[in-house]
Amino acid sequence: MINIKAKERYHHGDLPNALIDAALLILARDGIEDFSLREVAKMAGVSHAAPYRHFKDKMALLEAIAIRGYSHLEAVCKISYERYPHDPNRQLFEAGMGYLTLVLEKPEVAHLMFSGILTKNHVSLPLKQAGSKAVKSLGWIIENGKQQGIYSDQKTEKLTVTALACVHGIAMMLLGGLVKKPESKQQLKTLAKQISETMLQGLLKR
Amino acid sequence: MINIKAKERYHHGDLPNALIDAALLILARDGIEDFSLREVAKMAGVSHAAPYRHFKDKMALLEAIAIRGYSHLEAVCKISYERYPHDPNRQLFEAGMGYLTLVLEKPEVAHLMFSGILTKNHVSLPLKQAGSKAVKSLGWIIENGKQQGIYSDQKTEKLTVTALACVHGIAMMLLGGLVKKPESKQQLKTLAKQISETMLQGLLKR
DNA sequence: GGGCAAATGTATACAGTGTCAACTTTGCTA
DNA sequence: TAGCAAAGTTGACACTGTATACATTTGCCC
Repeated sequence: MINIKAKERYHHGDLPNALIDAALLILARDGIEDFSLREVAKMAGVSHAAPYRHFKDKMALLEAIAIRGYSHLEAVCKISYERYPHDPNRQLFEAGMGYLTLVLEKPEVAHLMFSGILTKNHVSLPLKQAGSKAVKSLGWIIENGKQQGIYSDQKTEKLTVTALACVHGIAMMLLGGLVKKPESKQQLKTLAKQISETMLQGLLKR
Repeated sequence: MINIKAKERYHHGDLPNALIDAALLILARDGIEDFSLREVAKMAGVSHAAPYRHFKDKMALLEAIAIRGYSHLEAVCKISYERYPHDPNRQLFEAGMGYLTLVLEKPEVAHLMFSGILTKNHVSLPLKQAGSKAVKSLGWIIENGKQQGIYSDQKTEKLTVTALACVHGIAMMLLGGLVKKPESKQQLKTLAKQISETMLQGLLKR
């Protein structure tokens, strides 16, 4: 836990991180629509123009937050991959749960990552890379499942995209209010189990 | 095609629709982040406060646009349902294509509909209803497929949510730049075919 | 038709925003 | 220790959403 406000001194000490932490608080409270750089600066105990010493503009600060989000997702996949090496279904399920948990606990961060706001004009390289790494780490899980003879022989990339689309879709529907948000970890688990079962089995009769 | 600017008279004639049309143009050009009510008013040839006679605030105008979007999706489902009454897979595919086409052709409208910006604080009833109707019309397709003995015996709602999640997920990934946008109708069709095949078959080996 | 209220559009004002340029303070290094 | 780059401040600008008071037009009732 960083001390956001570190006054008494002219120089803050670690303003970039303090700004990110303050931004996270404000995003959670107000949502992205009312997010203002000036208020971030105020919360960090610093003048309204100080952030420009560390971030090119408002979007650059938001981008830094999104990148952290992608790194988190990548880590989630890797951890579940290593934890259940002989159970691809479990790997997939846990990765999906991590995904959904992020969206439910930090909806504004998820919104930032996935809405396209940040990629509208130009896609920054670091952001792109962070995203790709997260997707790749999901690909490993699918590939592993194929090698263990559990998953279909279709191309890995094809399976990955579909699986990702599925969990991403649910996540976005939660975010957009198209699906009622689970009120407990248990409810979330039930929802995730339903989705993953249908995803594994397919819509067609077997 | 409505005549957006209808000057020469003090009263505009059909300002609400003119504002919506102007808003669509500006959204397409600038994206939602730089969307300003004042510019909408200017494009409609009207003073910057005039929109407040017809919309409670900026969000209400955006909401009207989102509602139109949901109605469009509902229509897409219904049309494809009626066009291929004996081919649920085709119904599903065409509905999905319509969905993806909307997202690709009017990304900002899709963003408005699905980002959660509009539902963040309070969900307006008309918006909620428009969304529900669209989802229900997809449910009919699945239900029809079950009755024809093609789709799995799992609960309709469960299948619907998963199918919707899948196409919605792809749509949002396109929107967010996580998947490269198809450059032609043909490429889009190929992508959609891949997804739907995997979705129908499931990840598991058969 | 004349008059009047409601609907619609305008003008003005205010607080808050992102961003820039010119300034000041600080800490490091030659 | 002198001086210079980094980090923070102040003030300004154009622009935003929105509220209020005012003006014009329209439709309706007598």
